[in-house]
Amino acid sequence: MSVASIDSPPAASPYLHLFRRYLKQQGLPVTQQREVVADVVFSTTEHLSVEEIEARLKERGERIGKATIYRTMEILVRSGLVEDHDFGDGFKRYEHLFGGQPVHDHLVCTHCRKVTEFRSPELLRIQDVVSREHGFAPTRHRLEIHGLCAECQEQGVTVAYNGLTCPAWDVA
Amino acid sequence: MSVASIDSPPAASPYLHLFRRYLKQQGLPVTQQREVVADVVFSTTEHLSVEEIEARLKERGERIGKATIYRTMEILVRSGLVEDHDFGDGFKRYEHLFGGQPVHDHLVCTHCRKVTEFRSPELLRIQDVVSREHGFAPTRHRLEIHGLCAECQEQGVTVAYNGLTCPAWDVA
DNA sequence: GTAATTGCAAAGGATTTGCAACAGT
DNA sequence: ACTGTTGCAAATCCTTTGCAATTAC
Repeated sequence: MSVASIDSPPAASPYLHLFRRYLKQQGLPVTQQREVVADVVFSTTEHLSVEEIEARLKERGERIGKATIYRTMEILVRSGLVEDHDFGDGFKRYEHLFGGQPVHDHLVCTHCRKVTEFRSPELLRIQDVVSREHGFAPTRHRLEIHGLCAECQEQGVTVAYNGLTCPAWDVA
Repeated sequence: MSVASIDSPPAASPYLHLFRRYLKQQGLPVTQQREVVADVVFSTTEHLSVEEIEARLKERGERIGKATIYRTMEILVRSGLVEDHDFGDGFKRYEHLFGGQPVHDHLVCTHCRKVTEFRSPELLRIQDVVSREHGFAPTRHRLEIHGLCAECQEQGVTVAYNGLTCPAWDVA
């Protein structure tokens, strides 16, 4: 535990200045709140929800209203520095683009809700081929594979299937 | 316009009996409301929201509470006959599995919100390969490609890019 | 008859918005 | 100084839930 950490500055993320630049570019004020919110998001590779961002702000001793967090996240997404996701747990989650691979997708465990990232160059090819076939101009994609992660399987978790036992084939 | 249509039954979808069977299998009552709601969903290949389902029920002269629609959709999804989607417009949308290809994904136009389906067998391969690499047991996937559809492009629509003009590369 | 569903209205949870006080340029 | 942001609380949106009356089996 280094003594320096006691009163050193809050270790601003190296990506923060990109956000500052964006704000200036757009003629928007660079406020303390926006900087701190952005720094929280840039300081982790997790997929944070607004509530979680609020919690981390509290840990830092910052008292920032939820509304401001929502408003800042909107700008961050528009800036292209952050992406929003909906993993189906009821709220949006945010992820900055400097974590791992620039383009990646997600494995979502339906039991423990863990999210793992993966990269698939072939997928980009599929995106191009399919788009061309439909005259579609793609800007981004989103692929989620839902299922059970390795840990949950080891712990013997199984998915209860409540669907029809005898599927659609006998449409008599 | 055929005279027969005037007092013929409401042309029950051929898939309705699968839902009836599911209800019986589960020991659940087969109610009129459940049948009509399911029939509305089975009668189109569109991706309907609860509000839209309610509207079509009104058109048919049926007066069914929203709560019942929500509760029925829950059962339909659990039965495996219907899938729910979140295309990012604020509410869940539902789609039965007898429309086109059994497994398919979606092109979502960010301008006119039109959703086009496509099929990609390679994608299933990717799902398998990636899952195996991570010891993941996949149950389903969801791929959406967002962008501009052909019609919107013809009409000269372009996506306004509001992101950083000079991207991330110069992280000094 | 019994147990489950229905429908209404009220509750719920995430997100948004209105507005007076305030901070950034 | 002027314009835009902040923060609170109230409003909004979709969705869920409680409960008395009703329906399926």
